Amino acid sequence: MTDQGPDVVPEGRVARSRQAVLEAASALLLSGGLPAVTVDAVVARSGVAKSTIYRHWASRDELLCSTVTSLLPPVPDPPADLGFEDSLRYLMRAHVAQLGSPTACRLLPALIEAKLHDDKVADLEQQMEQARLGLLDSVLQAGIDAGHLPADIDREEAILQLFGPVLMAVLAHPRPLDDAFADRLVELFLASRSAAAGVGR
Amino acid sequence: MTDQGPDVVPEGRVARSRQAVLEAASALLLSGGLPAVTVDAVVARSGVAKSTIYRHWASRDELLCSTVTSLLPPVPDPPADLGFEDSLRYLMRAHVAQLGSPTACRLLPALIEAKLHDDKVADLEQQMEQARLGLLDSVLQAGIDAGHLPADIDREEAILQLFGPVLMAVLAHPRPLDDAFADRLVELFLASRSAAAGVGR
DNA sequence: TTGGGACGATACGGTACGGTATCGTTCTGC
DNA sequence: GCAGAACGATACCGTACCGTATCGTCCCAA
Repeated sequence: MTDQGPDVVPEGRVARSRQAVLEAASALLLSGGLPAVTVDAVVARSGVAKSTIYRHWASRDELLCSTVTSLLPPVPDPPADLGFEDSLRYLMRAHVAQLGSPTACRLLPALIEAKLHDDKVADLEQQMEQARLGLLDSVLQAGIDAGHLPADIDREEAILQLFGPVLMAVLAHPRPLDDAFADRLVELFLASRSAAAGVGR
Repeated sequence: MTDQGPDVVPEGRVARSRQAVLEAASALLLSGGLPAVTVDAVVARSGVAKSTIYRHWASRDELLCSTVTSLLPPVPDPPADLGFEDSLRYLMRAHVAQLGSPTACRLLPALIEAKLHDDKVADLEQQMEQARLGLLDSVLQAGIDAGHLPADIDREEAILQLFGPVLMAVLAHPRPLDDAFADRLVELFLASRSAAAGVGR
């Protein structure tokens, strides 16, 4: 150990071992999925004794929840001074960057699978999803209020239209995810919606 | 031989027990995910003895592969006499109907998660995905050839644009998936692409 | 009717895992 | 420097699981 790290070791032993355990569990989770995060494997990888782990977490499930939570990156708010289209581009770029990251790319499938059969994970995932989708939803609402989108638009469907391709690209069809991809999706979205509004749908 | 069966019991004991095992394994897989398909659970649910199961499959993994394969519905080809837009609608409706089914809704997450860490599942899923995507791809190519789509279109991205929202709706955002949903996605796609072609992109 | 293949029941071995308990050691706050 | 908390190492229990082995039974066709 001797984690003489210069900055990221805030408190004493408790925080250090907790950090070591979380790092090991995260690595196991990302490389082997949920079933790979066994207590013995965390012990072997982290160097922290099993008794210590069970002094910090009551069960393996709680350790898993802590691990997942520690892996969720914060969602950046778009700057307030941006217009509608620029806010949309900003949000989509941030979204693409996060979901395209190796972490999210491996974490998402495990979460989606687990939330079907585990209520704790379901709550956790629900909370995280709401944070992301709520941001986009408010931007869309602002676009409607400002007249950039038809008032009768289905915001939920618009969210599917925007985020769906990103999700599919991450899950099923590995391809480079960059800002240009996000921008193209925004363009296609705006084109489809303006055309639909003009023609009369 | 001896087709005395009324309808769905083709052959003798071998086929019957095989069928019973596959049905039990499917039910377990759909209700509890991959980890729920244990050999003992299949034994308890199907009434088939463990020794019989291992006479039909060499290992639990092979049983799992058989189960997944038996759950994959065949992909219907669109009628050849349809035009481009109608073929697209037909395909999207079929796709939405399949992915919206309770079976696919529960099978997909398990497959997506497993294919990250299991090569056999990855091959299986790849094969299934190619069957679906290939159909759409050929329809898109036909649309390009017939002049309904710009020639410089990125077909892979178009597939993401069309199927992505469906996948997200199934995985992350449960909502009713009907023909109208599929039709709206086609409309939005066509609107975005024609507008992009007209404006010059 | 009869023989052989398929089946059911059960027991067993080996392994992996979650969680508990014990005890000696080391760090940390006072 | 000292008491007590935190830690490491290890052994242990119960369970669940995969896969094998054995043996008696039943079905099915010749």
